[in-house]
Amino acid sequence: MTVSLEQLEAFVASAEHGSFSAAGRALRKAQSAISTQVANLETDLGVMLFRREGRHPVLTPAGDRLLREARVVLDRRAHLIGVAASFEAHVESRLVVAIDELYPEAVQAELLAEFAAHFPHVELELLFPMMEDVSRLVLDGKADIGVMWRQEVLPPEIGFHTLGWVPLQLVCGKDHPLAEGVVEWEDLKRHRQLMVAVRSEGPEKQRLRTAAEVWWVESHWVILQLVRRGIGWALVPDHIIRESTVREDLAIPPLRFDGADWPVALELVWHKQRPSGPAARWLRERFTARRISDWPDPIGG
Amino acid sequence: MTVSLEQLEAFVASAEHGSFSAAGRALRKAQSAISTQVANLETDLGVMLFRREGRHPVLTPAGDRLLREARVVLDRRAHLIGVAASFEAHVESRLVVAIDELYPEAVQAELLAEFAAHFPHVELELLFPMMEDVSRLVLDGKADIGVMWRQEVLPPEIGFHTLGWVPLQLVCGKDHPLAEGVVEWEDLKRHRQLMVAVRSEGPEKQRLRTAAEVWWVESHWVILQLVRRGIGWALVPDHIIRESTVREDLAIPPLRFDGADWPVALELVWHKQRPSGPAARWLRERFTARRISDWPDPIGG
DNA sequence: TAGCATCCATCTGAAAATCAGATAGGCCGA
DNA sequence: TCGGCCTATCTGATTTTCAGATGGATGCTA
Repeated sequence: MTVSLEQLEAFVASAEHGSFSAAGRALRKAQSAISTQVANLETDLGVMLFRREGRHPVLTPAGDRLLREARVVLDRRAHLIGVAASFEAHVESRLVVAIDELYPEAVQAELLAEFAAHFPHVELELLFPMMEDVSRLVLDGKADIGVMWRQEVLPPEIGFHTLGWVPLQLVCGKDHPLAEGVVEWEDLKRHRQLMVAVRSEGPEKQRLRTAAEVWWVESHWVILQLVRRGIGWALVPDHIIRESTVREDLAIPPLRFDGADWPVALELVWHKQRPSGPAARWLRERFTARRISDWPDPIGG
Repeated sequence: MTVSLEQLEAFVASAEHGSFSAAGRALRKAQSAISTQVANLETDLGVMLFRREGRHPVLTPAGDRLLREARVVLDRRAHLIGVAASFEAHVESRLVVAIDELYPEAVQAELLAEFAAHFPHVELELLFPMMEDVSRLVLDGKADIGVMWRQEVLPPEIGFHTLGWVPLQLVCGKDHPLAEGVVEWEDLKRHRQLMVAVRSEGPEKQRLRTAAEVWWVESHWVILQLVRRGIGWALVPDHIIRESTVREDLAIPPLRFDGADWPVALELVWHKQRPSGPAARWLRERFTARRISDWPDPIGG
């Protein structure tokens, strides 16, 4: 005879419930069934799993080790059944999500943890496109869902939903001239501005442009590295400044002028024509429910 | 009905052999048995595993994914049976090996890879004791096998076997005075020597001592870092110099005197009284078979 | 210490699953 | 078109699993 799953179930239940009788009750089987299953398992494996002195059977060292192995086998079967159930429900077996770095990592991690709990059988691929456009990835079918900073007017095939507005903050290096005092609007124009590079061309690309001289850099994180070296100033979201490893070397100078939080829209985007499965719908709903106002407080707030 | 291992076996065999009939031949069962098992599995999972158009059944996407899961379940059962067989053969479920850094990492990795292949069910714990004595770990039962640099006379409870002699090399920093020309014996005495610190006291500790001024450092790797800074000279085995990340900053000056490879004995040690299982015996044999002459060539040779 | 509840092992017959063999039908190359 | 190979399904036999009953042992408790 070979090791069967019923034997392993009886074994695990016995170990978990402390007795063969209790295991039988838990599995809705007779005590005799459990007893013989465990006994057969022991002869099959050639190893004693329980010591039977005393009132309750107690695991031998071998039993303790094999219990873990048995649990793994049963867990894998349960997992297989779960995967099959996902197929039956036409859940995507794979989901590609492209997220701009503007979206806070902490919120993203929380959301994806929830996702993993709800859809343990979906292979998730996360993209963090640097210079590539998230909307283009979604348009080309390379991503199912995207979270992006709205740069241009979106093509009509793309469905979108505004998640909120991310306030940007003016930062420069500690030794930068702007760090000296209160900053005037005209001051900004005189120094080099560092901006996030995008592939697409259009008016939105220039919206935040203030200075005469601009460097285009592919990531806010890299921008902070350059800002720290005094290469220029930049507009960067709070949470990226906060989580940066170089934040001690950065300065956030006070401003003399109003309305200067330069908000940027974060959009959730998807392809209207491509049918989305339960996993994509769920994730879209969760992204939408997580308003930006729920996000962790900005520095000094 | 629930998913059984027989169903998974029939499924995997069918996928691997390309047809239900071939699977039946491979499993020494009738074709009808395979056919019904697979069909039952499909109804249990609610998912079509094969498309039956044409001559041979061909996996559906779901079947392809679930095939991997099925293999995992079967592999885990095989693993469980293997663990049980190890227990039956009284193989250790755990083995602690303490290896001195003098033993080359490459050889050690090769040996342990072989070990993992032979004893996949043994939990191996590797210790790389710095200042602690390997012999003491073995004596106290904290390690089952040890590989150590012989420092003192070993206590009688310890069994040992000499694996070979590791030649040491004189190294100093590139800017160290000794790097200038050919080194005389008397030159060594004038400069600071860096030696490996050991807890035990005794004459062996001082055997390699040459200089008047000595610093004791807990690891050859750390010694090389200090040597690189010009803090002193040291005797270090070839392979550690070769694998060091700072080897470009080191100098190996030529010597004016003979017999200057300062060989150090590497010993395999174990506790005589404690019974050793098959895994420990196997590992001891393999360590012994790997003579030091088999080791990779030293620098320049 | 005796009684009682609970546990385990084992037996027995019934229920269920598995299997081999047979049969019928489909696909494909010669 | 035929023959070989395949699959699905049926049937009865074999094997396995199961529940219930019984006897013996343990431990708690009055």
